[in-house]
Amino acid sequence: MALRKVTIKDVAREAGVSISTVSNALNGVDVLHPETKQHILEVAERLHYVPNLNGRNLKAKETRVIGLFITSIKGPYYGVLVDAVYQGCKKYGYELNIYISDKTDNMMANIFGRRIDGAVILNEHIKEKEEKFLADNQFPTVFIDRELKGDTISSVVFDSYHEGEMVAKYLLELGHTSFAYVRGVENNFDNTQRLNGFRDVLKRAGIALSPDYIIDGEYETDAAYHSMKKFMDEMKPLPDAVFAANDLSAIGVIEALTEEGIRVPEDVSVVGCDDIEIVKLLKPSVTTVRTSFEKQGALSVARLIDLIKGEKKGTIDILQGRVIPRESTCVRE
Amino acid sequence: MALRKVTIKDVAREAGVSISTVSNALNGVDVLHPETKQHILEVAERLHYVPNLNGRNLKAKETRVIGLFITSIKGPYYGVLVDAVYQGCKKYGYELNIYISDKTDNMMANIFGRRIDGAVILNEHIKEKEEKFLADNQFPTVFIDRELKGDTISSVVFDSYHEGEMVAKYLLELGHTSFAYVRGVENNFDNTQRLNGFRDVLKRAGIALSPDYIIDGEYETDAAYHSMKKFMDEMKPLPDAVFAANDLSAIGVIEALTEEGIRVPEDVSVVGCDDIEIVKLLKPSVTTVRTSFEKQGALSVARLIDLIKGEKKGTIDILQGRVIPRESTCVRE
DNA sequence: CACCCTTTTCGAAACGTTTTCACCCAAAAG
DNA sequence: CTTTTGGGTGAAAACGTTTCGAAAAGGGTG
Repeated sequence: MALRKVTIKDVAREAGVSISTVSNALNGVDVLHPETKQHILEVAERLHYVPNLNGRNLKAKETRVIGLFITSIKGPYYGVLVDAVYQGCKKYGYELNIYISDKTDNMMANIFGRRIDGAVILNEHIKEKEEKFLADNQFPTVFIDRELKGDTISSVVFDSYHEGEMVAKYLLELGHTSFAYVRGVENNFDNTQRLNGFRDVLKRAGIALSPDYIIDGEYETDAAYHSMKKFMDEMKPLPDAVFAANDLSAIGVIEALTEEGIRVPEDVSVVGCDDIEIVKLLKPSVTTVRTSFEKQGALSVARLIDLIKGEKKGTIDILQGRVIPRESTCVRE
Repeated sequence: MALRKVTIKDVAREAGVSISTVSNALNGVDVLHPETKQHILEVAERLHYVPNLNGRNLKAKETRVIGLFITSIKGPYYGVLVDAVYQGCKKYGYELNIYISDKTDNMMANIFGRRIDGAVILNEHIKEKEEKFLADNQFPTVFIDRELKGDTISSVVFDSYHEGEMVAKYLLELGHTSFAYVRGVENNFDNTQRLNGFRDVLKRAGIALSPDYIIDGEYETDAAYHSMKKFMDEMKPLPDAVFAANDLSAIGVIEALTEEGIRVPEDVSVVGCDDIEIVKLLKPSVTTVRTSFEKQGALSVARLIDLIKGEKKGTIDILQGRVIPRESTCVRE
């Protein structure tokens, strides 16, 4: 449908100069007669010339574009993460292109086909051979959901294992003795680590976390709500504390419990994770682990720029969270 | 830093055929000897060939890529909107590239420089001359924050004016007699419309909405909170109902009121707008206007595809919301 | 006026594709 | 045995840039 676009040729013809002169004028190569330059800029403006980036990038060795590859953007975390990445790009003078992709193959097509300068990746489906491919091609990459390091690969992750530990310790100190864990998406690195940390501390305290008390939450309110309901239907003895893999599922858990007349925190304490905006506003407000998606996003870009400049090798940054006590937990006598 | 990439030439050399044959093999032009094709595909796979999209798009008349241009992605709305757009693209076989841009000039550069097939735009800073440029170039565009129509331009907007009307009527029916409006970003189309609808109904009921009772909320919780606090500091008589331009600011308003010992809804009713996920979970849960960002996103893509195919002229879709009564409003005697 | 710099401009190649058309060759048809 | 057909392949142009080296145009100097 679209009309034929104005190209550099049109500008050249209209201005009565050669293509290369126009190019020089537009790219600020200061070798032109000021008057010529001025004239060309005016013509370009008048014709509404917009350079074709495909043509440009075909030649260029760098595009000054960073790609953010993410499986989904729904949910309260991604907004602040993406925004932080965006702000970072702006700060360093890069453009940001965001690609949602649940399939990894068109992710690779975009990464290698678009000649972007680097990528920030949050995609749990990535396969090992794809990780290897990124490394082999020396492609500047920052992972934010797995620990990986190489010449051109960095990671910026949360210390999920330690988060699990902290929550376990916190709940033990409050006097709790029986526990359940509401897990997120399976195979998810953070989820697994968090569970491990949680379980290990309990084990050291002589408390086993039975598989029956690991409930599916899928990182979502509804899923957690239903799993919790089902759990209660089965008439298992309630734990006196529940740790949910993220705040959304903690909310679902609290809903389910409350609906069945179980009081939070008097009967069951509930802890979430992430400290999303809203949990402090709920009644009861939710005890959670504060992690900073903002920091993660900002640091990711910084690390990526390091890799792109090629001055530094890859690094792994591990961001620490901390427990924020609120009303959904209390002391057990 | 990155190594030299494998190009179609490398594949051709390695497979012992010409470039065009490789291209045909990869693009499924069925004119090749099956064995040759098979062999080429194997070689391409072995070399990890990934086509350079810049080269490809330089030639192609269509890219099967849709661009989503948005000023920010923070906040609870954008996730579901973007996700709906993404799902729509997937359904129709298009790829989605997302560009955050608060400046409109690099927005235009991306739209016209990348040879995308169409754009969905949510950007309050767009200037008239840019709208005109899009129209003049017959570029398939869907706006989701302004009403605009042309041969290649459609809009999918909410009926904000009517939303304002509905809320006013709803509050009047409950017996309220004095009102305040917490506005969003100024110059924002939806915000203005919503206020107009609200004010017009009040006026018809013989109630004037004084400028003193239009409070700044900027669509954000904190901003609304502080403005509300300031409002109360000034010791003006409280209205008995507040309509906030979105849920986030309604939350801020409720916080501020509650903190000063004003009961919601017994002393002051509060209505929000958008029905974001969380407001039904708060205490009190928030009466609001339900709009569907999901529907808006999905419809936008559908309309854009129509424009891209060139079969239909532009259209304007106006999506209706409805009031969802909850605990933050009650009857006044 | 011939010469040499300096400043300004331009031609042409290159980037990696797709696509059109011509070519080649073997098999079928005459 | 020549001609036609058509399947399979390749050469070359085109897409819109940037960039390099060469050419042209001035401007002094000797």
